[in-house]
Amino acid sequence: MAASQEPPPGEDSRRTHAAEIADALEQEIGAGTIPPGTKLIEEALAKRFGVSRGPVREALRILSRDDLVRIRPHLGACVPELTPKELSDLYEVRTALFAAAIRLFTLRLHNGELSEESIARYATFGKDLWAAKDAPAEQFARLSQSAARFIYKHCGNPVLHRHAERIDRQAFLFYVRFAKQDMAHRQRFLTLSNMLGQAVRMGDADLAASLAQKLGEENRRTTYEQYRALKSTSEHPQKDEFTPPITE
Amino acid sequence: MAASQEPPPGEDSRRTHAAEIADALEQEIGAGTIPPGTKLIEEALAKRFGVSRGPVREALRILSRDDLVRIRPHLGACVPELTPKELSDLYEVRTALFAAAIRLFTLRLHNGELSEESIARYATFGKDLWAAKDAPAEQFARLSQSAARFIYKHCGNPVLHRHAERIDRQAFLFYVRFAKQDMAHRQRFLTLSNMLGQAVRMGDADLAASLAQKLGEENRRTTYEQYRALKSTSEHPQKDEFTPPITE
DNA sequence: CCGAGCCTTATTGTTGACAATTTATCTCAG
DNA sequence: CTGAGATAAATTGTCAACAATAAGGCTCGG
Repeated sequence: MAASQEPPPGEDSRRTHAAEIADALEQEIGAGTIPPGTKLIEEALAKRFGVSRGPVREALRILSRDDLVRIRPHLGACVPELTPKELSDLYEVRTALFAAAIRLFTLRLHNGELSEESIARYATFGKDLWAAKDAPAEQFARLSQSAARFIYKHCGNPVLHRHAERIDRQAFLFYVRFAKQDMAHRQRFLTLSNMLGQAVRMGDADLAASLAQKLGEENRRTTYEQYRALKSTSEHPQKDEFTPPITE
Repeated sequence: MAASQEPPPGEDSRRTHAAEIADALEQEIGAGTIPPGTKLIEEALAKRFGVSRGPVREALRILSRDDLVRIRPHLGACVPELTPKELSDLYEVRTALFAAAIRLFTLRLHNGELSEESIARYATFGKDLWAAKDAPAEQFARLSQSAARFIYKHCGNPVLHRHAERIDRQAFLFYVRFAKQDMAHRQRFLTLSNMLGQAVRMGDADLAASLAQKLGEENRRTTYEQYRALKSTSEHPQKDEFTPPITE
């Protein structure tokens, strides 16, 4: 729902079948309706979406661009199963980009390159997060991601914006399901966020970047551990509540 | 030539027409044979490569994944003309990823997680760079990129590896043409590289990351300034020596 | 001379059929 | 029973034609 309303930065607004299908699949992959490991068969998807294989093919390529599916020549596309290590790796990249974005954002704020409106909007994130500190996990997670995306968007570097959002979309799939359940993590997250906000407002870009690194590392570690725990308990692979709508 | 010998990390080895065409186009875009701003027309490319529009279409999507062409629905693909600002932005991202990779690489080296062979190979880069300090620009540039790619590959984070290489391929197109001509830059580059090597060898990951940031910033600034100068002199757009093989 | 609206043309989006490749199944020697 | 090799099925890669969209040119009224 959020994906189609606010298209990725570089993209054009004109919709094509392939783009619609890509959005639909992204949402299903994100929601877990299409579980990791599922093989995505072009003809099956084509029949499901009522189009030919062409657009489906293209949608799969679009998704592969953001690593939401993995395509191997002649072997087809499948939803990748991330190992805990890979998830951790993903977060390391996210953290690096987030820290870079925070640094730029701080400089811009300090140099008066941001609109009054943006500054006002930014100021609300801190309050919103504290207000939602006991909210359901998903709501809290979405709020924190909104804040991150706001930073990416207003850091003044569209290239960074694009890449960071790509990574974030992937990482968020796990974050919303695992990390935010952990209340101790949430407490640390809020504390670091608060410090980060102060550093940004006082215009110390290096300190802000350093805190952003710490915050990213906190997110990485928690998500990693939760995910790892889940993986090890479901060694005997208890099935999901959904039956995969796509052939396994 | 280099592109097809060492395929990108995530990719499979099996070649398809689309992949071949994508490689060919990437090389031509990199060499400037297809200058920025050129519109890439599917049918023309199809005729040129002796295939149908299908594979060409797919090749263009592959390239668009790495931002080597820009695709807008119903408007087709074109080689993007980077503004100096966009080039600078690109380098900021590159620098962030490079610094992150160096940090990880240093930790791995210090923890003995690298093979003897890798360590030996790494040791040669410093010597090679100094030996090539008066070499032609392109040779020196390729050598420095090899070193960077080696770091990405052996930093122990495949996700970072993939993303960093994507960015690097784009940035390199400009770097090889502009920055390395500048001998003063080359001197600063060598000095910082040397310091970086020492920091890595002594196992100080934070110092190494900090120096990598400085080195990346040096690259960014020089490339940006050279590119900016070129853009402003060719205000009256003197044509390239090549006539574009593709319809303008 | 200028601009709005139609019309032509160039180009991309989509389709269904066919070719190439991989995977699963079956046969049969050992 | 096991495993290698051949065969069949499933799936992806490619093609050529058709439909939909956007760009450029034309007419015509002002």
